[in-house]
Amino acid sequence: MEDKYPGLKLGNQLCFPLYACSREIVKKYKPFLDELDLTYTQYITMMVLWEKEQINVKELGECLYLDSGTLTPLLKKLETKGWVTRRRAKEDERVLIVTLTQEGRNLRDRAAMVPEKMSCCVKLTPEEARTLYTLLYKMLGDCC
Amino acid sequence: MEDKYPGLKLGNQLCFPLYACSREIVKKYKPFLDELDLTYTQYITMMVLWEKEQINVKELGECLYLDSGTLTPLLKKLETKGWVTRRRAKEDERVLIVTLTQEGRNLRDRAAMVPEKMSCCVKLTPEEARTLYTLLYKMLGDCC
DNA sequence: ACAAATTATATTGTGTGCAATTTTATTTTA
DNA sequence: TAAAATAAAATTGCACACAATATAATTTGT
Repeated sequence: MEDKYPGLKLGNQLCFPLYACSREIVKKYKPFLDELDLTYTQYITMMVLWEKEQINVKELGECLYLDSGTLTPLLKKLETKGWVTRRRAKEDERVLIVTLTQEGRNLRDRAAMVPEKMSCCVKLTPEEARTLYTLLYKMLGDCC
Repeated sequence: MEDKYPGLKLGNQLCFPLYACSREIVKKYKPFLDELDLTYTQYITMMVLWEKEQINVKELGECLYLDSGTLTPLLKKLETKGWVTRRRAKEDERVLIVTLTQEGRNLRDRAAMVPEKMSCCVKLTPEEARTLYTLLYKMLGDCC
């Protein structure tokens, strides 16, 4: 087909490699996360809790760019596994507070190896990784 | 919580902004793709067909980094909409050939505005966009 | 030639993502 | 202060993603 619309070629898109790369790397996490009985989305949720110990659903959603439609069932699963508790805030019953349990804290030590093991999967120089990181956050901040 | 494992902080991850950015940009496509009755995954599938006119499922999956579990139902939907046809190859009945229809070709003209409209959503300089593009393909190629 | 291995696609089941709607609680305003 | 507006989660419904398995066709090895 003639090259009438170069913008419509997959190779000229910026979004496509972003989308493909994101999924491929999440896939690389899987064997390590399987050992912890975590999905990638559950893993980044736990990562927020390992940092903050306690957070409500709205704030968590802002951290992760996810909404309650995704987070509600996910947090219920994490509660079932015993890693978080869910309770309403006394001051405002609309707000649901998610809190890390001791079991959830323990999981952190076991998860410590994940970033190390992953680091050898990414074949970028530290400089390239830094550049990529900066550009991605620039996009996230400016346009999203 | 003490900073025992800096690698476990969301802000130190490269994968997270990739994952978040990818989803945020796909979200930006939505209003434009809605007008064409396409999802993002259907859109990139059509993009391959607009370039190649005809392709089998395996090759399509290699182009898009997707497997038959995702593509089979998606291609059936595109067939229902009348934009592609699906038939087995005579030489090898295992192979399913997807072919663009005239209706599918017509859709291309209506889709031409999508990359233009999207371009103003991405607040990177052309130079930054090029750098990002190169780094993403480097990651895709080297590690995935 | 024919059983075994391989290959291509389809199916199944689980877990997101997200838009749209609903429910419940709080805040604002007439 | 009571109705209207707003806000936070939950629910619903649809469309991916993808691992694992199944099915059917082809190729390989003896």
